Amino acid sequence: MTVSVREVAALAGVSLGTVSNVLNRPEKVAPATVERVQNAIAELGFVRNDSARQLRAGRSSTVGLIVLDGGNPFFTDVARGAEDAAMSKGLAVLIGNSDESTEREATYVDLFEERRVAGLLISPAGDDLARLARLRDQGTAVVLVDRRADDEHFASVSVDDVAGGRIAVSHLLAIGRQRIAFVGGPFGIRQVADRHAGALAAATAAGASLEVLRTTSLSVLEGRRIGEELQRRPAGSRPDAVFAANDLIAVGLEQAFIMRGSVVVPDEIAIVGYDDIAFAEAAVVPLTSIRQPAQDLGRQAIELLVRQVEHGQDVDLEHVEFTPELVVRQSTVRER
Amino acid sequence: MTVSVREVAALAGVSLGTVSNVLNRPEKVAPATVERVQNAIAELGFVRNDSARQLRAGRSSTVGLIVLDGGNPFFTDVARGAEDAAMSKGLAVLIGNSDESTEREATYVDLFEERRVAGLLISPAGDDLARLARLRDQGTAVVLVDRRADDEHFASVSVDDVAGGRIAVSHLLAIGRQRIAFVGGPFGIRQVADRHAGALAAATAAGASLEVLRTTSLSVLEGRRIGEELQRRPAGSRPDAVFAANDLIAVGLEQAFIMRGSVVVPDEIAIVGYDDIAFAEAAVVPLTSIRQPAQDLGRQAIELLVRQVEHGQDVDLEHVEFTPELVVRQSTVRER
DNA sequence: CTGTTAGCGCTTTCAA
DNA sequence: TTGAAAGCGCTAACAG
Repeated sequence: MTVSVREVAALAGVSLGTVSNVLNRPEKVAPATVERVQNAIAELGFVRNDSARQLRAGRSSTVGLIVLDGGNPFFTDVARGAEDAAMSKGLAVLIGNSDESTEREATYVDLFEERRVAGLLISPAGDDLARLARLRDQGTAVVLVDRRADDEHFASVSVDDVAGGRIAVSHLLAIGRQRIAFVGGPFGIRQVADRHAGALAAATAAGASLEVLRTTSLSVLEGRRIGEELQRRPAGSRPDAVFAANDLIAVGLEQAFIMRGSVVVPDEIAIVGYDDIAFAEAAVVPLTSIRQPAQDLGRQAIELLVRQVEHGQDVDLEHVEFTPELVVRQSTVRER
Repeated sequence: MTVSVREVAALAGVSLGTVSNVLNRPEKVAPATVERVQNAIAELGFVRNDSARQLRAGRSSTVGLIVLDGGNPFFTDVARGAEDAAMSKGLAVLIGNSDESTEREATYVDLFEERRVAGLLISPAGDDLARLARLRDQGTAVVLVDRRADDEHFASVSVDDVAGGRIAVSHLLAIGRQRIAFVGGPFGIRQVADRHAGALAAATAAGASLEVLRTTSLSVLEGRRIGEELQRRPAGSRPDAVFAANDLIAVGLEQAFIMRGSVVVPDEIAIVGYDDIAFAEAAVVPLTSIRQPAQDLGRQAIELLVRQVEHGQDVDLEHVEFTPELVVRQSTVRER
């Protein structure tokens, strides 16, 4: 049922070493032989067994990518960038979705490690990078995605989230808001903590308040939950602006404010999101957001990964950091 | 650098057969031995090499999933359902994104075939299923996802797209629209053709017209392009309703109508989308849509896949068909 | 309950 | 330029 090189060799009348050569180094084989072998391959419907290949060759041509939320368009864009860059380098990308859970993340790390991937791209769910450090020490290339590496253990591709938080709140201050709320969580996720830190710095410097409303995940549902809570509060004690840790939460807030309640955006509460996903522009009230170059993140991550794989343990671990950018829409400024 | 069972066996003072047993059939090994071996595994940081395992065992515990559009929330939901169901069965899911391209699809099919996946879940980009039939004949389980299998070659999990198209247009007729446009493409994608067929049947039966505006892909950008085209037409020659082949296109249409132009939704043009993605509810004008049970689709697909794997070639190929459901929002009915 | 042994399918020297 | 042979790390009989 399953055809092996041996049978191909038999049909082509050559040895199996030759078959392997036409598969991997066709230039080393006489053209006539190559053709004969390829005919045999086609006739038999031979498909090379990657497990055997990888076992013998010792190297793999797949890389793993673990994202925090497979349903978030930001991460599907990152994945898309990585996929394209990888494909052009002959690599395949296996995608794992940790769903912000360190256990799920661990499951995927194990899976990829057992598969002996050439490298791992990861947006870690927590702060414990010991597991990854071990991986890296054992020779597997690791690149942190959307997260700057503090130490020198990892290469990383990130966007300056502290700056992003600052930009968001500065914009809210600039349009005259003073009672600002930060909606997001869990704070174990670095992106959340950093965006909050930037927001707090900007608010404090301007003498504005920054209330924190914690969510258990960065999802539309959690945004809606906080939004409903907020619109039940008496109008006077509500914030006049919200900085959401990502667009999903911002969309949830809008759903609660506009569809279930009666909070006017941006008049009563202005909203800034984060990521600038494609749907931000199409939201009930088009969403002001902090744009990140998602696809570039994925592409760059593959670049660093490949460089590590090529140079082995002693590469200079690089840190690429992009700068986020404010995109103003009607959720903060009416009819621009 | 890389630790093998042999070294674990040496450290634990047992033979490597025993190590394999504690790894795969711990109940067959004396508890004391199990513990000794596990200590050795932990101490050495041994990670089992899946290539070797798979090569020897002949079976794989991963399945491939090829989706038409990795960026479409509908498919990320399908993937999520498949992932969850698979994980609970000890399977891992590799995801490939064909991006509606038959070439990209072929690349992934090859990749998965070389990896000897236990099975393949696929939303085919075209109508040529010969490649898949061969796979299936060679013993790889194949389940068509979001596409009913015509013949008896494949198991399939689908939603009745013809019915969906009928429901969408019937709704538009019921609210008094007569000049309806179908926006979607390419028609090589079965879902598009079926939704159109259902729409046409409903329109024809009611004596309404159904103009077809073709797109090159099912994306927000293509929807926006058609929307701009439409709003440039004199008001009198515009359709009074649009049925979009999916929500992405519908969102694009709204962007063009509302943000760039001056077409009032739903008064001048009513819009029905398809999939009922999470963002449909949060769109500028909340979108009426045809809901499909995306996660269930993924889950069921894994069920059928597993059944095929367990029973081999001679299973009854099952066809699970869900029925879509209309969700009415403001893009067709103002302030319900 | 534990150890020995024979490959899984492929790549890669090394000779011819 | 081609062929023969030696494993990669693991599992699964089969003996002991």
